[in-house]
Amino acid sequence: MPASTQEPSLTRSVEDYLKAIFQLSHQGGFATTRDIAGLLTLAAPSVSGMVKRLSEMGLIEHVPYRGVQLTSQGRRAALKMIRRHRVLELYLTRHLGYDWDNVHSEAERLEHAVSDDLIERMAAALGNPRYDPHGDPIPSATGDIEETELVSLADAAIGAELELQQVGTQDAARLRYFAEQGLVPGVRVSVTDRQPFNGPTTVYLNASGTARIVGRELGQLLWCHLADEGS
Amino acid sequence: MPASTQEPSLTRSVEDYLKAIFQLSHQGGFATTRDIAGLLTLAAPSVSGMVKRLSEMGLIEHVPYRGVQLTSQGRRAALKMIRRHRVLELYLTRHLGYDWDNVHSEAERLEHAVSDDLIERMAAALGNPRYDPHGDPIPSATGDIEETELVSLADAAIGAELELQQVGTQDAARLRYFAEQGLVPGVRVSVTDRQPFNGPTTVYLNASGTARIVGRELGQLLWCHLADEGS
DNA sequence: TGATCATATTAGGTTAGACTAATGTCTCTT
DNA sequence: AAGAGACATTAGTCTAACCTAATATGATCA
Repeated sequence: MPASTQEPSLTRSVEDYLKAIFQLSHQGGFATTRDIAGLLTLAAPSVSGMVKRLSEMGLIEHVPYRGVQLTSQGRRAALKMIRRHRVLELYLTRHLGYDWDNVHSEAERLEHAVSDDLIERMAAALGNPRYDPHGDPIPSATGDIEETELVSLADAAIGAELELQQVGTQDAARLRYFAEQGLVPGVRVSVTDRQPFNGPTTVYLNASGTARIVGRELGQLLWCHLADEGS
Repeated sequence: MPASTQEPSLTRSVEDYLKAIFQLSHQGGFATTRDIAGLLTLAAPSVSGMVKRLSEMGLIEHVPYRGVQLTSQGRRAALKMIRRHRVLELYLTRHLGYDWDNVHSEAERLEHAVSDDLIERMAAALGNPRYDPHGDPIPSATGDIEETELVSLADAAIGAELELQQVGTQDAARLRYFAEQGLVPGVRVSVTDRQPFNGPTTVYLNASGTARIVGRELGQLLWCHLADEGS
């Protein structure tokens, strides 16, 4: 008989593992036991145990001693969780006064409890947005996600005109600092200079006409695409 | 040393048990094992086991073979869950287009996942409301709940002028029927007649000037208070 | 009063998901 | 090619919650 089309309602833990594996195997590689354990702050043997269950459930492919990858079923489930998370983050910031630096943990708990129906209502109330408050793309309800070619500010060419697209951290202190500096998704910058030996990058904020000096560590969190011509 | 003021974060199950016990022991009586099991659709021995844990945690008082009652700590936790549930129900109906007959199960899942902060933000966005969509009073953030003297429509005196206050069911079909009939919280009615031998009650809807005949079973779900003079 | 029956509790088992300690495997360097 | 060190897995334990089957309690009625 064919596989049931009815999704069997996964546990919270399973949902968290799938999301973690999605993030870690993003570039087509394997997610290792150690990295999953690190991301979820679990002991490695707990992960080995769950990996066995997930692969019996057909959600992941496990190559012993090498790592795991999501199956298409697992990927679908992971993208669903990511959609939920990002829609929630945007809804909480737009409609309930959350800031981009404190919205993560609330969404992290709610994403396991909301229904698909509620998420679609929130998405509709937001006008079916494509990006969350950190600039990350929101997967569609059908599980498609935008793949973009991004450069980190720390590696962008001198002279480039960039638009800041994603901020690659959930750390509240760093997010607050970025916000203070005006480094938020959507902002246009010009790369004017970079000091040698992995030194800081200097950028010019096109809107305010002010400069910012961004160290390498933070610059690697700021993902940009080449700015369009015009405004 | 004094008891910690830090609430130790209860599990979902514990939260559900406390809510159930609150409902069942509302009038100061004991909640029995059997009734708790019925309400949560669990086997009786599961309840016995949890009762032991809850009373070790100091959340309930257990009299063997008689039943349980909430301690003040347990009552506080139960009221917190009821506040969450009712604020969520109202928020979902007012801001996300839910109807009063489908909002219950969504709130039932979310109430375990939201933070206090989020509930207070929702309550503020609603203007710190006192009643949920079914007319049930919303406990305050400090754990006080309004106690009102209510009569069911099925038992109200002939000739009484009433305001419908609470609808005592979560059953979607009954709720839809009530809504169709215009029998929703806030509505003013006059009791014009009741047929003998537990027969139906006839009421007059003051606003629309139409009559409704309400059978005993449904009438017992419609809780009213005496209407004020004036409009 | 005592038998009966509803209800409560205890006994013992299951599952998911975590843990530590012990053991296997792979890779990298010498 | 061998051994060290990093990483993964297996073995065995624990806890929260559930379950069924067996037993105890207490209320009711002949």
